[in-house]
This record gives sequence, C-alpha cells and structure tokens, in this order.
Amino acid sequence: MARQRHEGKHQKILNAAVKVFAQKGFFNAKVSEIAKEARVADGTIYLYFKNKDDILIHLFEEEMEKIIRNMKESLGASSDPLEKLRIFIKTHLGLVESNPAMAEVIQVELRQSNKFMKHYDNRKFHEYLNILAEIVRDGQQKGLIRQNILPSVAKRVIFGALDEMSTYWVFSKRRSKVLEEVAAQVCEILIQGLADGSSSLVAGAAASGN
Amino acid sequence: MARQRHEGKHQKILNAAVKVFAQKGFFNAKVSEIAKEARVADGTIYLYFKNKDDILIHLFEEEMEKIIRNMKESLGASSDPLEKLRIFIKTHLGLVESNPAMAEVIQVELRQSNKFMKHYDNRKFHEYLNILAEIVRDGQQKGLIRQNILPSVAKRVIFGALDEMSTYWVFSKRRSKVLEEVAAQVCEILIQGLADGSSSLVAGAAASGN
DNA sequence: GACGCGAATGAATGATCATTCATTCGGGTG
DNA sequence: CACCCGAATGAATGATCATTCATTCGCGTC
Repeated sequence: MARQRHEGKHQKILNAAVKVFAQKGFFNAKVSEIAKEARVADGTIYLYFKNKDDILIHLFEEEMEKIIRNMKESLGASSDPLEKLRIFIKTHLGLVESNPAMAEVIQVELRQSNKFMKHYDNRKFHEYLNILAEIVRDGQQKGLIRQNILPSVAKRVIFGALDEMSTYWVFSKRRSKVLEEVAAQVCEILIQGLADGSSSLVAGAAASGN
Repeated sequence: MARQRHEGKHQKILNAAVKVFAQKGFFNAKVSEIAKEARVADGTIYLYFKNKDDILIHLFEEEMEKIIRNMKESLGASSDPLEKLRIFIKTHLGLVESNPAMAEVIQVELRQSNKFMKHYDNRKFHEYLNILAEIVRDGQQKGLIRQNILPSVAKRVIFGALDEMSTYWVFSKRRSKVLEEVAAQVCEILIQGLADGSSSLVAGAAASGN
C-alpha cells in the first residue's frame, strides 16, 4: 500500500481541500483540517504542495482545465452561435449543480485570489471567459448577434449573470430541480439581449409574441 | 480638540478600513494598519467597534444604506420601468467609478461574508437586489417586460452582469472613460433581453434594425 | 532477515496578530 | 489651580496556525 501512486494522495488532498475550503473559506481553513479530512499527516501536505496558497492554486488550475475541456467538448455539438450560447449556459449551471462545493470555492476564492495572490494571473479563468467572447464574435460574423456589442463586454455580462445565479443557488439550501428552469430563463434573457433583432426570427428562445 | 465628536473617529476608522481592506483584503489586513491609516492607537479601534469583523459589517451596513438611498432617489426621476433599468445600471456603475476602493471591498468581501459570518444575513444587500426585482415586476405589469421571467431571476442576472463588469473595471488599471461606454452596452443587452418584443418599439436601447 | 530508501508522520517551533488593560491625557468644572 | 472622568494610548498577552524536521515506517532487494 505504501509507495502510493503519487497521484493518489495529491488528488486526495485536493478533494479534502475543496470540502474544507467550501465549508470555512480559504482563510479560515486550517491546513491540519485538510490533512485530517484527507486522512494524512499535516506534514504530508507539504510533500505535495509548496504551501496553503499552492493548494488553492492547484485546485483552480486543475479544475478549470477539466471544466474548459468539458465545455469545449459540449460546444462541439453545435455550430450555431446562439445554440452554443444556450449550451454554454446549461453546461455551466449543470456543473455547478453537480459539484456545488467546487463551485463555491471557485466563485468565492476566485475573487479573493485577485488580491491575495497578486502574481497568480489566472490565465485559465480568462481562457474560460474567452470561449464566450469567441461565440459572440462568431455570432456577429454570421449576423446573428448585434455588431455594436463588444465581445469583451458580452462575455462578462454573460459570465456575471451565470455566476450570480450560481451563487444564489449554491447558498440557498433548496437544492431543488429549479436550476433547470433558471437556466432556461437566463438563456432567454441573454439570447434575446444579444440577438440581432433585424435578422428574422430569433432561434426560439424568445417565444412570446413578436 | 479632545472629547472628539464620536462620529468623527468612527468615520475616520471606517475610511481607513476601506482603504486597507481594498488594498490587502479583509483577512490580510492588520488591525494595526487600519489604526495607523486612521492615525489612531490600536486600542482605540476597540472603543468604536467590537472587533475586526464588526468593522467590516459596519462598512457594509452604512455604505449600503447610502447607496440604497441614493439609488432610490435617482430612480425617482422616472416612472418608465425600462428607463429605470437604464438609470439603475448607470448609477451603479457610476458609483463604482466614483469609489473604486469601496466597490472592491463590497464586491470581494460580500462573497466572503456569506461564509465567515454565517449569522450576518445581509439584509441590505437583498434590499438592493429587490429594487431591481420591483422594477421588473412593474415593467411586467405595464406589459413592457416579458411575463414569463421571474423577477427573482432577472434581478440576479442584472446584478451579476453589473458586478462582473465592475470587477473587471476595478481590477484593470486602465481607469479610462470607457465605463460610460460599457454602461451603455450593458443597458442594451439587458434591456433588449428583458423587453417584451411584442409591445411595439422598445424604448430606444435596441436601435439597430427591426 | 537485515539493509536501504523514499514516503509519511506529527510534535515542536516560531511568527503573526487580534485583543486587552493599566496608564496617561486633557479639557471642563468649581 | 486641583480634581474628575471619559477618551485615548500602545505595550504586553495569549491564541492560533503554517511550516519544519528528526524520527519512523514498510516495501523491495539481496
């Protein structure tokens, strides 16, 4: 059993960290708690990570990598930009639903990280945002999204909306089915908001009158 | 000079705290630094606040109160819900522009506060969000906003979008004039997104074709 | 079965701060 | 001026952890 797969403990520690960080927040989390949760000695943590910050950084990096890969794969299913937007939204909220603890950590600590780790520049997060910018740009080229909107603004409007919805959902204890319903509404608002009204009927999200 | 106006030091400490929290984040801020910034002895802080958390709570409470009062006043200028939305967006981003440090603290620590102060329930923040919900509800009654959107979802989509834009703007050092331009774009997206397309021409935000 | 060695342990260390409180300050009062 | 009292001070205290490292473990090898 000894001479463990290196990956084994590394991952075990990260999983424990997600749990503890989600529960107490990064700053109130004790390294010794993470160790306990991972069923590992305090010192062992330092064989796998430089320090407490380093744990958080790895959490981000590795999780964002998975998320980005997964998102790109899901998006591959369609070539229609508006449809892609819908997929993005549903996938994002779906991820939150399937791993609330991770979502909580990423949401809350992501903000923090801007300050307490001035050097860590968060490339991965920007890569994620830029998937959105790309979709918007593509939509503009195809005349489906209004030309006068800056993709860099749109990506933040979309992400911000999703993130705030997630926060709400993660913190409200009613982990009901509603996230599905919420996702649909967010789609409606954002897609109708971005769509170029001059091009005939918009994909179908804005079903109402018109 | 002694026997200071009580209010005097209370406010001086809060102002110092905003500066320090914005710079280092709540957890990395030392009480002694706040004291130094406020030109006050360490112990003096404890004559005005119960503890470090208490400083942050007062910051929230008092600032949100001002913001809410100010926002409600600005909104009084119009009775058209879509126009009100525009006003809300511009006012919110205007506040961020005029007090970035405060915005930074509220944005970042607001999230945190959900965790590290389980008891502090943040009524003020919800009050702020509910201004948005009210506008949306009103718009629905007047047939200007789509009926099938839950105000509770809309308020978070709007707030989330604004908040993310602010984060971006606050952190990017280019404090240029662009926030004005950005506000306009956010208005366009959100107003077209919420508006009931079946009612004739939408207020004017979505100028394009149609 | 004993030796070697990387992995793991967890008690001890040392720094860092929030908070306290004995002391001082300074102006108002008689 | 002498006294009072609330306000302010800041050095000292005590807790809390992150991190280290001397020691132990346990497998694989001969």
